Amino acid sequence: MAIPSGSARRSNGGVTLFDVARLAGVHPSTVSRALDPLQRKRVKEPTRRLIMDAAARLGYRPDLIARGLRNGRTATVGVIAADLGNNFVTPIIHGLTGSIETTGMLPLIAETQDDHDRFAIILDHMLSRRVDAIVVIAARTGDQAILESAGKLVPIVIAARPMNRTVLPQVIHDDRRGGQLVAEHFHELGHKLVAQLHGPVDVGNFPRRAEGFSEVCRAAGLNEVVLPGRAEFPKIYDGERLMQELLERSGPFPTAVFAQNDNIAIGALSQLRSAGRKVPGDVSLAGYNDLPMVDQLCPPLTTVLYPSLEVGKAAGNMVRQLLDGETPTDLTLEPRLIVRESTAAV
Amino acid sequence: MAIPSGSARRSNGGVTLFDVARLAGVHPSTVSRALDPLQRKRVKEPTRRLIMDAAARLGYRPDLIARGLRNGRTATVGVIAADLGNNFVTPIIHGLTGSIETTGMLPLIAETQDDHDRFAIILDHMLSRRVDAIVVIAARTGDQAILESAGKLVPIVIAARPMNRTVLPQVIHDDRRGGQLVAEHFHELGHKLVAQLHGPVDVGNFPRRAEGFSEVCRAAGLNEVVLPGRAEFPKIYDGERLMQELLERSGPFPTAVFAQNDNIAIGALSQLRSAGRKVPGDVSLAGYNDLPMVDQLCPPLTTVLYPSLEVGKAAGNMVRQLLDGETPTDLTLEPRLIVRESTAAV
DNA sequence: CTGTTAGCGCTTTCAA
DNA sequence: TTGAAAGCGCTAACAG
Repeated sequence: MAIPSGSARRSNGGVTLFDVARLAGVHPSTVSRALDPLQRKRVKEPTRRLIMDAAARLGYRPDLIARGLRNGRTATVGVIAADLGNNFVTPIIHGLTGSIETTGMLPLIAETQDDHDRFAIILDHMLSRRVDAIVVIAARTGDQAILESAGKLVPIVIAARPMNRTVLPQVIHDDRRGGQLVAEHFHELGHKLVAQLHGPVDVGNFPRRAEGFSEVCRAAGLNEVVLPGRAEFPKIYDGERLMQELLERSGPFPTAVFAQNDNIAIGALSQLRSAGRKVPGDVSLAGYNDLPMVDQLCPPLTTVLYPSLEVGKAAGNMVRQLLDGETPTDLTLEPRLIVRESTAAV
Repeated sequence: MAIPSGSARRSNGGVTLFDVARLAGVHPSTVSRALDPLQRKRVKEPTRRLIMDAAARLGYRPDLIARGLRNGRTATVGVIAADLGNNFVTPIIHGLTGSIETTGMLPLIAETQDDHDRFAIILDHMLSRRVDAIVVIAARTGDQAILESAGKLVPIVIAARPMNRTVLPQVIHDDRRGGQLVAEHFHELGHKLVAQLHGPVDVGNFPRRAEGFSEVCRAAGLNEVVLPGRAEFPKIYDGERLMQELLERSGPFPTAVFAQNDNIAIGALSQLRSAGRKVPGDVSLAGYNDLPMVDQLCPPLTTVLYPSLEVGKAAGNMVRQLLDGETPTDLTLEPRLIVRESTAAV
């Protein structure tokens, strides 16, 4: 009860359209029209000036909540991310913000922590808030059903984490091709025995990367050490753990390792260093995403560029298209192999 | 006009409190009470069950916009950041999100790009959206006036970038002490000639860091090379440029350099490498913030830990206190010097 | 070109 | 314990 419920709580200082109308000596609806960029022509110029003056004098500020209730749009895009602590999602949100805010929309952000129940709660909450659209950066395969059902109520765009056979529009990236690029690179360098450090299978990117990589290995006659270990959620620590498993394994050690994202690669690199293995002297190592600063690692990391910023921008454009009633086509952005110094010929 | 204006556009599928009331055979206000956790006791148990059943059957979802209009609270915290592409702000938002969302609040985020006009527009926009509070991570000294005036309308918390003599509550960090820590470290290592690579003076952190550093230098008898160049906005590129200036300068070259943030340090490091200077062999280098992965640089960067996550959490708590009518006390978190391998004895 | 009217979905007095 | 009524601030028909 700390917040007073009277007019004192109103953050515009209590100045409403009616106050402006009274001061200008016109009807509220005229004020509404004068202030609406699409309708201002319907108000005679002198009247409009009168209104603008009154509004300025009173310090009038439209109430976007009331407007939202009235016309059903909130100028808000819900963004569901897994973890804002992850360097990978920030550029996506950055791109998205830039691309939607030209229309006056703002992102409303929540984090699932990659938990399905939290995902469901957040989705529900966003629907309650009547966001105009939702961009999902946090989709796991188990979320597909509720996502598609929510998609009947509000436009939803799937970004970054691909889903199989969904009706929802997607802005993704060719993860399979990315995996292929790494395997081809290893092959060209003459590696014969390679390994993958896997991310979780229910995040669509990882199985695709795995598939692309293995495909090329088979075709090119590379032997792939199969590791059971998968990261629950690929942070640096998981990279250390996965590399530890690989090191403890008996049999010949691979000469090249594909970490399915940069965090895994960073952890793996540090673990290799502790074990006294040289990169790329003893082992070549490649990551995925091209996070900021992996070019400054020791050695600079060979990785696949994931165009996060572009994914965010494109998702924003897709939102705009959907709100304009257009039917956007799925977008798949291309990966690009960035060869640095962590990979070398055998 | 793509969005139909009839009931079809309503994202809850058009199910309102009234629909639930009709199905349950009670008055809407009873439904409202039954659904409000604070009032549910005022509804007889069987009635409540009836209502809950009806709500569940219809898939009722409360309209938070309507509720917001009615009771003046939107359960939204505006967050004004300078640039989401900056690795430094993300943990703050992460901490903030975690700390407010237990109360059902969500952050609404906008970026100023460090532009004063954009700042003003965004602030205005947030007030129009009737956010319950605003957390400002993007304050520059020139923004103080409009911030304080907005502070009369809605609770505002200043985070990360300190302001001088403001009435607004702040969650900051002892930047001056941080600067001192670096200078003391250089002094202990026996350096006699040092330099600073400055960030912009109208972002409160930088002059404080500069002051703390220079203070200790004077007291300890270190000579400080004074550089006129200041980064407009400290990104990696600016670090390169500033180091370039330093390298081109005539006279003896400092044996230790304090980059006022990690981005500057990273750029400086790369520039030093290009110039064939060894770090820390020829020059010791320290940064500020302890961004993720600067421990993986070559050499791992000595820097000052900036507790971004804690700043975000604390800002969230402060928002809660303000909304509960409490008067929070300013919080100043302590810096900690993280000594790694980029600094060494002369 | 401007005024009138109605109502978005909800909560909260006030009565009964 | 429940119902009735009013209204948060705005906009979009519909008249005039």
